[in-house]
Amino acid sequence: MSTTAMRTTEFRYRPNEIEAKWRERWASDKLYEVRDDDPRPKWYELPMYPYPSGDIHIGHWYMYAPSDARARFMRMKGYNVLHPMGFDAFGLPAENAAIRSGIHPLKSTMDNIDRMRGQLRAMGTMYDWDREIVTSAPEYYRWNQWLFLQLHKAGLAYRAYAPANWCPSCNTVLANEQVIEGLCERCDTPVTHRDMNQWFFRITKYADELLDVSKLEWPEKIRIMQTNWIGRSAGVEIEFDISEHGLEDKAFTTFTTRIDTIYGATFVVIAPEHPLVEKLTAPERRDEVNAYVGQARRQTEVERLSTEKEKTGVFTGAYCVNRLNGERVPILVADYVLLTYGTGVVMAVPAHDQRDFEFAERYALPIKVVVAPPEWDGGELKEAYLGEGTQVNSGQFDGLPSSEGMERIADHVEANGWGHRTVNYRLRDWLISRQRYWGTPIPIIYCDECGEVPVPQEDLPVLLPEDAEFLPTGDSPLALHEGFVNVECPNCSRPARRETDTMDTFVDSSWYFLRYASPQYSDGPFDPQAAKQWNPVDQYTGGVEHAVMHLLYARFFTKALRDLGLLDFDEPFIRLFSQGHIIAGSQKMSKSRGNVVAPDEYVSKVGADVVRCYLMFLGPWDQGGEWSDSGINGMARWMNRVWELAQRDARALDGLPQDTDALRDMSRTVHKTIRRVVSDIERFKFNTALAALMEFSNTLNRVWERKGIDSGGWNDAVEKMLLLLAPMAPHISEELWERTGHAFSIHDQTLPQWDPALAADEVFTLVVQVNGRLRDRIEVPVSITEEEARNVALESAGAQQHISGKAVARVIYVPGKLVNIVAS
RNA sequence: GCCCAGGUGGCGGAAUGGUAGACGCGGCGGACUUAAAAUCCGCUUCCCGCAAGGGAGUGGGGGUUCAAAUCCCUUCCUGGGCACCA
Repeated sequence: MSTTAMRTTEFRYRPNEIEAKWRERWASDKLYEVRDDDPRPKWYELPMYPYPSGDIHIGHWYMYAPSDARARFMRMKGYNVLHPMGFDAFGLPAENAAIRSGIHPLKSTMDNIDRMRGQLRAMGTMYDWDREIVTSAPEYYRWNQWLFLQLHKAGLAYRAYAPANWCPSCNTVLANEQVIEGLCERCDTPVTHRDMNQWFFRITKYADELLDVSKLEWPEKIRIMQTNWIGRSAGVEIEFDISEHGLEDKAFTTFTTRIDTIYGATFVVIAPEHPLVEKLTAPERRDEVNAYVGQARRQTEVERLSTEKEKTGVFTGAYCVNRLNGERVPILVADYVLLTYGTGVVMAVPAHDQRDFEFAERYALPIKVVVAPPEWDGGELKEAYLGEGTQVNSGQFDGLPSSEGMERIADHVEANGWGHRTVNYRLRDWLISRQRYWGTPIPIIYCDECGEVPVPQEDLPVLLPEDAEFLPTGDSPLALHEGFVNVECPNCSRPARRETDTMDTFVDSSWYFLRYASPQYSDGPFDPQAAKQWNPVDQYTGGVEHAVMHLLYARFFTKALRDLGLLDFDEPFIRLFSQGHIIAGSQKMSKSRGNVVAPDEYVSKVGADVVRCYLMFLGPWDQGGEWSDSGINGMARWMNRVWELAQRDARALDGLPQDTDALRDMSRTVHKTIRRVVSDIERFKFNTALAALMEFSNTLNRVWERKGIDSGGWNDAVEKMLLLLAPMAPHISEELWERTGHAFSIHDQTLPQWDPALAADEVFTLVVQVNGRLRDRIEVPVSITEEEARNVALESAGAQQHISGKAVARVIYVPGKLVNIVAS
């Protein structure tokens, strides 16, 4: 603990005692039990579940305290709120820790969960623990396997031999989404490639539907990130003639978004990994091509990306024919063309593509302008011209605007059967195989006779053996476990072998929100009725780091399950709030970085309510910020003032002369505060909601000094303050609720309403400006007319001082705000 | 390189065309105390001024407007995302 602040506040109450007391009461009374038959309208408020890494740290508090406050707020608005918690329990960290420590992932994970469950309770959260889910439990992951089989049956899960991203440190393949700038997202090791048999989910089938983010009330930033990740581009697939090479395939398909430039294609580039490279390469070019391809394949993703400046390639010795103009152009291999995008073959138009331009310059290939820039003098280009223009050197299309040329050439290509319009996506199918131990076994059996056989549903779950060796070898640890691998074929009963890869843990989190509705259901992944009752999630909260992994996968699952007839809605998360992170030393807190701040010491000193509120008060939740405890004492001080304020004996006010102005002022403040706090929490502005409550308590203090009100008015104001505070500080508000003579529980109350008429001001400060500069302020009634306001302003001392001797040219009047006198 | 978010007192931040700096931290002064802590009260953007008051001020420059932290252009800086996608 770094500060002097922590030792200063002396508590007037014992936070730990009252907090523990109420948490026990809430639990024993099952206050937060969520019932499906509750008649109130449902509200599903879901925070992303945590990975059980060890201990709950201050970053977890920052994530879960505001979402708990929101859930409590919705409950007090009259909803039947589902606010569940669970653990994303499979995954690499536990396995890696096990390799180092020898402690089995099952044990470390369950120990961590036990500890974290207690710590999450200690925050004063309203989770219904009867609905907890743990994804590493067979009761959960058997449904991963079941869902996998449904997707498999529907053709949405398939196995393919393909180059995969390989992390040499984690010894497993990675999905595209898990490769960050060529590095493994988990350990920052440069990613290499391996050709392997891998299981994929056909997410690309839903690319277009996933692109439709119009129904989502999500931050624009996340919607843009998903849109860019999917990366739709419309263009034309067109064949180039390679019949001169006597191959069976007479055609050679390229993809372009610029069919208007096809007459400028002066060469064609093929990706080094492309299977046709081998067949096309001329004998005399073989050595050079093989050397180039070998070098390209050995490169890590990072090295390949870093070649951005220098584009390299080699000539294959082969040629193809551009069917539009009959031109014979050379075919080159270059690693700036990716096998994984489009067809892996590109028609190069150096005049109108900067990459092709640079490549052409380097290898002295011809550059032919076919879309003339406006006012082009016919001279050489210094860089590729990417804009629109007029078709030139384009045969029958010369003279057309290129935008029209684009359509007419595409029509021409389609009419001749050379190609067709199509759409390409940057999105790749989701690679879900992992060569690791601590995950869901993929329920497939390989039989020499029957081939790929799904494990029959009645044999699920395929249990993860607890006695496997999990040292990393590059093969799945399960492959070494004879008892697991060797199995009878479910079809023909001959000896067969199990699939030994496990699933990406993002499979678990792609449907966990469905399981919370019926966490103990044993006839399927979820009870269809319950799932329908609670879903979709009304409000999801979590960090931006999941913008293109979890959030995209979960949307895909929802759509796929809908098409399988298991769900009847299209989107899993209607509203998403993307919170910021508490960082320490400008890095996100995590156990692996060793920069975690433990909340325990703070909690033991100032209590959970103060820590919750302090984190919410730091700033806007979506902004996050560097951890500092410098202000936590201020929150503790305020909580103590609330404690004292709420318990004053208001009878001291009775019998004194009453002041109608004071009463009205207080009632107005009460109603304004309710309005502010409610609208702030609705908009996730917990910081200003707390500021409004602080102002309110300051006002109450002044009212107390001023007297003039009776105990009824005072007690009413205190009651409303406690109700507004309850979502954010659940313990102290419960205790004070009881101490002010109310029946258990404050968390079963509804939020106070505000009356706009009572919140309305009677007077306001009329601002007097001269030439836009503040010169006076005058208290005036809200009923003031425009003429009166103008006169009051013109006659004010502040204005007079600055307009004397000048001519008043204009007077601007803004009702309820100001008068601006324009004078010169 | 492209896209997004942001830049406001000593600090966290408030204000989304109309009183810049709410609320809190820190600091200063005072009350209480033998003293300290805690607590309570007051002050606290900067500059000039004893004061009244005046001037400057929301990264920099320019613009629109009676009026700009807020809108527009431009530029710098910070954070995040994407990046040979044909």
